[in-house]
Amino acid sequence: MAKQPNWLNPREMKAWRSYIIASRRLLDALDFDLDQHDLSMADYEVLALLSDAPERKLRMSELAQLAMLSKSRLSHRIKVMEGVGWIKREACPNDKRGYFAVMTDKGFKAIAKAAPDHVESVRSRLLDHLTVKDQEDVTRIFDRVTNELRGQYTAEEK
Amino acid sequence: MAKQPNWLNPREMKAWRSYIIASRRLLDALDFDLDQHDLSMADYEVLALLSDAPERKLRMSELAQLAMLSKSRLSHRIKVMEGVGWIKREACPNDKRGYFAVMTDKGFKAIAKAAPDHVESVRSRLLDHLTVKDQEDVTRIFDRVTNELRGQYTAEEK
DNA sequence: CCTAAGTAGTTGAAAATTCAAGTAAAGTGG
DNA sequence: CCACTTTACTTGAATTTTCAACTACTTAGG
Repeated sequence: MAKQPNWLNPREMKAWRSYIIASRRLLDALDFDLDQHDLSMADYEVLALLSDAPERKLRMSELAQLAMLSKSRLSHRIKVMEGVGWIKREACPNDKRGYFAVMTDKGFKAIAKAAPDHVESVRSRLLDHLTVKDQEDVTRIFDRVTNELRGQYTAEEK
Repeated sequence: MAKQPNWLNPREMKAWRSYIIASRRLLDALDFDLDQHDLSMADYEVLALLSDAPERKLRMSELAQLAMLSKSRLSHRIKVMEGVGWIKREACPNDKRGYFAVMTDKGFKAIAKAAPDHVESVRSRLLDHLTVKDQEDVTRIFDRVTNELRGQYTAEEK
């Protein structure tokens, strides 16, 4: 990849370290907060996506894409959420290979209960410390990062 | 936590989503790149910390703190890195409870080989898309987030 | 139709991570 | 010195995630 290493200068290094350290801590804190509701960030995201979907159901593949999880991981995860009673599977009538993940009422209640705390957690851990301008900068910067990433090759295709 | 949910407004929502999505993809991409060298981000960090430490050795607890890993996780991980021959353990003479993780030459070669590519990866996936001003903003914003987090309670303390 | 190739999803085993103890050595207060 | 608490780690089991098949259906071409 690199011929002669182009090491980071102090400014770059600081930006990178600040970002990565804050992100690790932030994610840990958010997960820690969600734990009250027996949810991980990933599970929360899955439920959140379903609760916004029409009929509260989504094809497994679409859900995997949206939640940025591998198919395998989603499959395993859905199995346990099914065990807990938050989700049911439903065969897809059109495509016999396909399945829907359908959120149950119990699942809806679970996320409805967790959501206010989670939002508050995102606020107190992150958003409260950003000015309006900061928020706009973050949006601009990270949207660009995502867009650039989209072109490049990454794991689990796409 | 919250009495009446204070949902995110569109600006907040955009900032949060942009950040979280870019971060997920970014970390995936970086891990994907490091995979060439049979390293994960966490393992890279452990080796990087050791290579900067005096005598290339660090107490297990200190390493765990610096790498932001639980003691248990580090312990398990060091065991496999020891198997690969990158690291050795060394008893601490002062404190008989303690151990040092010591990087071997082989370990040093492994990270020396990976480092240029990793830096290039951080550049091409992230830093290249930030202006100098963006870098400074990122540093300022995320340092603040980390500082605020420090006060609050998080998992595996400290 | 028939075949080849791609898509949707699951599965079981392996690897990684977390979780709850457990061991041994320090430190602390009396 | 003696309990008692804390610290430094490790360990094994449980849970989660990854990895590499594998099944079954769909699609595209000829």
